[in-house]
Amino acid sequence: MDSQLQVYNTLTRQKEVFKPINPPLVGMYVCGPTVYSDVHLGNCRTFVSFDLIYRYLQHLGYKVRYVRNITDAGHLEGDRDEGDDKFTKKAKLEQLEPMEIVQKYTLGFHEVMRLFNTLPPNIEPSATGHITEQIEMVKQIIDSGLAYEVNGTVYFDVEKYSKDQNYTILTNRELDDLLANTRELGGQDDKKGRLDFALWIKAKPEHLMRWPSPWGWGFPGWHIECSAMSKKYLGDTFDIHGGGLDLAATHHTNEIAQSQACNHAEPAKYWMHTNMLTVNGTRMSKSAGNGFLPFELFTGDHPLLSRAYSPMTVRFFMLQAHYRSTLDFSNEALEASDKGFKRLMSAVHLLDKLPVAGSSDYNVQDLSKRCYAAMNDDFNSPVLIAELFEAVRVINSVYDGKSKLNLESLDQLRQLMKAMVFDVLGLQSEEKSEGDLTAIMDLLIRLRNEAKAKQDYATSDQIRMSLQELGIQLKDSKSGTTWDKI
RNA sequence: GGUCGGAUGGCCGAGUGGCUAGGCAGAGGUCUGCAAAACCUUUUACAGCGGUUCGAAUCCGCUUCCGACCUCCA
Repeated sequence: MDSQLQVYNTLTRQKEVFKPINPPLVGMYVCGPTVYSDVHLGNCRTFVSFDLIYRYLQHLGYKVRYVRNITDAGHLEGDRDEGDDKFTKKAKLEQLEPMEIVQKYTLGFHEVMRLFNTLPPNIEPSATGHITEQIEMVKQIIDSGLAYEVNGTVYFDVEKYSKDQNYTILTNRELDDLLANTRELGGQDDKKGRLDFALWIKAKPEHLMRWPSPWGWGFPGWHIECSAMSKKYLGDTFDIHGGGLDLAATHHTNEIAQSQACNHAEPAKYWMHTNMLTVNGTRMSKSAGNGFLPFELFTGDHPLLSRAYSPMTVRFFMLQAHYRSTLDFSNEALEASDKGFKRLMSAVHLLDKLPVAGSSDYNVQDLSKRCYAAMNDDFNSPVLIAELFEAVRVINSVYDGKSKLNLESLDQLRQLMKAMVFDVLGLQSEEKSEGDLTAIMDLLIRLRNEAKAKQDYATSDQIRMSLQELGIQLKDSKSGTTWDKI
């Protein structure tokens, strides 16, 4: 591998050579889901993207501590610092305890992540499990003079912070523009500045999820959990902080301010943001009502889908676009990914059946370099996949006897394909256990060949057609007959 | 309204100042008993208008259209 890993840093708006603070250790924090309803496919894309990043960093030999939180407290409905949090509201709707909601959707989230074959993070802290740390952080921010309490609610003083620090460092906007364009907030708001945001929020007596604090009973504000938990598990300054692009302007901007106010240090060296999944060009979101739920995809039970698509097809579909590009979702696009994914996996399976030649007419070393160059260029999975399809063509050619590979090249190719397809892209074969089937298929293929030899095409075609109906496709070639599930 | 980012062939999507990713779909061929699969060949492109340049789809400007953020959101 010649090239160095480059990552796009939202802070500097350019690609930078990746240099961890304490190599080979890498600390990575990714903002996880708010577990008050089912994750939709847009959420999943972010976590699949960071799974790719996590996997590739590990593949390069980095020892990564990957922290992804579960938000189970504190997010408010609407734009006011009052009212129920999402969990309480949802709990009333479903007549459940708030923590029942949390449990239900956390389990659902984990199941979906498992189906997408994402590696679990090393630490998955929850907001409710770190109330003490959040209170401690709020205290320190107050001590630094950058937060103030009004009536049991603590606010961050953005304008005061902006005197010494660049509040809009992530999005590069002018503070004056923000001040001029921030929407007028309604009614009972005690904060001094329009941009000030709540660190701790006073809870009404009937509020179910609330904790004691130096400022009375309340619950943590919108952004403090990530600052507190990333500090606890990764330190004041760590390597990568990631999340969806929609979090940059508000959530991450405020996180940086909180961490700076508390620790007097940049929380993260590299800020990485994944782009949105769109449907017909519009962002997929719950509020827009155009969200796809993973299970709707896996069952095909959705008006825009013609059939079910497997988790690996969807993962492959996501990886065929760069993580910083929007990706437009459609039945047609999924159909294309489904076929491409199957073609790729068929070739991977064929790797073990290739004949060895005395010489090679394909340079695996070059291919390998191009694969790593693609991934080193800010995790460019679509280019990597394009290179892998070149390998697919070579594999099929060799199997057809039209190209040849010697033992060394073949070994290199096997290792490369296995590493890229399974370890880096995180794809997995979806064929169910078929150890039993192999013997039966061998028998059927032999019977068919015997019938063909006798020119009994009625019988041979019947075998082929019947298997087709059972979802098994026979593939004839000069080297014999193989089969695949369709 | 403010800020930012897009516009690539039938669809999804990379990329680059000159050597025109990739997948799917379409066309032709090889193979096959016929197919399928596979392989080979191949048709549709870089929103529009100017400018810079020997050369631009790639850089600059303008226009049109679209999106994201500015409010919880991956």
